[in-house]
Amino acid sequence: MKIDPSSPADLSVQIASAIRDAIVSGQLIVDQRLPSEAELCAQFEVGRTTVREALKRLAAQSLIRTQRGATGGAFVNRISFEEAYSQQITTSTLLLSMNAVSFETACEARYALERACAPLSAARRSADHLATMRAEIHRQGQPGLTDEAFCASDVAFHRALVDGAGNPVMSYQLAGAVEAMQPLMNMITFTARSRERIIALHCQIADALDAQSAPETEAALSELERYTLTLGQDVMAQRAQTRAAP
Amino acid sequence: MKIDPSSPADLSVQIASAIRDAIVSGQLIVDQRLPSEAELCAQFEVGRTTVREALKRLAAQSLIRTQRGATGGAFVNRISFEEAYSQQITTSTLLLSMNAVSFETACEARYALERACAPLSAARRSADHLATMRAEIHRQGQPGLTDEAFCASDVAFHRALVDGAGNPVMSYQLAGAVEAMQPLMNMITFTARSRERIIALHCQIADALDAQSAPETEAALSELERYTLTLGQDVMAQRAQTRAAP
DNA sequence: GCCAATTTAATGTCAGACATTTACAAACGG
DNA sequence: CCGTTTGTAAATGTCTGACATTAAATTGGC
Repeated sequence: MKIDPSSPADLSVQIASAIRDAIVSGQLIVDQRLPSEAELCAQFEVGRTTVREALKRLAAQSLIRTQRGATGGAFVNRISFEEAYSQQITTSTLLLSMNAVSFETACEARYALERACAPLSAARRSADHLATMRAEIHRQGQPGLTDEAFCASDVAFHRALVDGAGNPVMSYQLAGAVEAMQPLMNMITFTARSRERIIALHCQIADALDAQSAPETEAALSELERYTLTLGQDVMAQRAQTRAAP
Repeated sequence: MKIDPSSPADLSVQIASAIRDAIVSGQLIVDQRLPSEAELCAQFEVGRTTVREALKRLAAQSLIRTQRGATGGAFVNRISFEEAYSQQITTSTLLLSMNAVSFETACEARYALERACAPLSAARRSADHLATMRAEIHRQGQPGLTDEAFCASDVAFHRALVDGAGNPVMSYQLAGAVEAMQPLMNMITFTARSRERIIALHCQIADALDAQSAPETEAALSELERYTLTLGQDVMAQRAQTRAAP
């Protein structure tokens, strides 16, 4: 692991890259302890500040964890699905909100991926998953539920659907797609009527999964996609109007 | 934005969280300049080291970028699809390699998601996408191609398929799924015979997309999944044998 | 008015000190 | 002999002050 002090790039970035490469390539394995900060200073011939900033960069990506105390230090972290989830969700959310991704595009991607889970979920969903979905459907029917709470429940419902596929890799991939849509969905004001429609479709999905019918699940998801899309487009149209004639 | 100096969590972590929340919630908008390090020190009542480590954490997640010089500082970064790609790929790759995800699980997730692109890609793929796929197929047929190069070309082929859907959000989501599989695929030794089979299936996929036939594309993908799975399982079986009787 | 030198404001790096945490071992007391 | 306490060492976390480097803005000369 070497760095180039004459490179225009910051030293701490170079050091972080060097260590990251070592981890990704398998030279450093899970739970292995990195050299102490002092040793890294000597190895790279830089000050402690620089080494520390490099380590913080890696810690921010959950590539390492640090422990204080006598036997402490920096250790290669076994990145958990949970950590990967939350990282992906922040990234996806910001990506969508900062890049003027249209509601249509996000919606299409989300439901296309979700439909991919349908056959697996229909085959494998447990009673637990179904129960979660039914519970969320019930919550969505409660009067006085705020739009935000409705959206949150919606996300929980769809995550149960995805988790029903019993494939952690898919759950991880879909977490971003589903949750990143939430801010966009939160812009929608749900009328009693539209909630009713969504709940009915959720019921259809739950029933289809209960009956282990992949085609019916996919059909209901497609219908939900269409409906969500019209809701989103209405909001956008209204916004355009308000902005055009204030 | 406030922090709690009596909290057990590191100050730099708390500060990073506070700023991250401000960005995600939209209090800080894209390209907005954060206060200078000195100002942040005063605001949070901590030393400059602490503030800097917090900023490095955020920079590692591409949430901010920094510029040196007189009008420099830290700016809220518009996270690009490219940055999001590469982050997701490292995370996904490590997630798979560190958590003993089975070849089957990863393969299933990947092809399920890829099939989700099929209908969109069949409808929208451009001539460019088709040309890329044909070119990669041709490359895969070259004699003397290393296994790694074959895998890399395979990834390029599948990315063209995904990009053909014309949905950047899907491309972003799938980048992780497809590329993270590569290290697993690299463990496979491709015989001339298995390459031939894969190339034939790639041709089938390209032809189906050319004909804009979603069902045929999906069928070919499913067939490819089955075949990839058997290849992977053979490797695993051989490894188990070698380990059992050295 | 334009070009070059200077100033200035910011981040990047360094060195040294002290604070805090934690494991481990030694001393102590029953 | 065992358990508790105390001390010690090694590591990370934080602070301070200094200097280096960068790049924009300003100033000065022509």
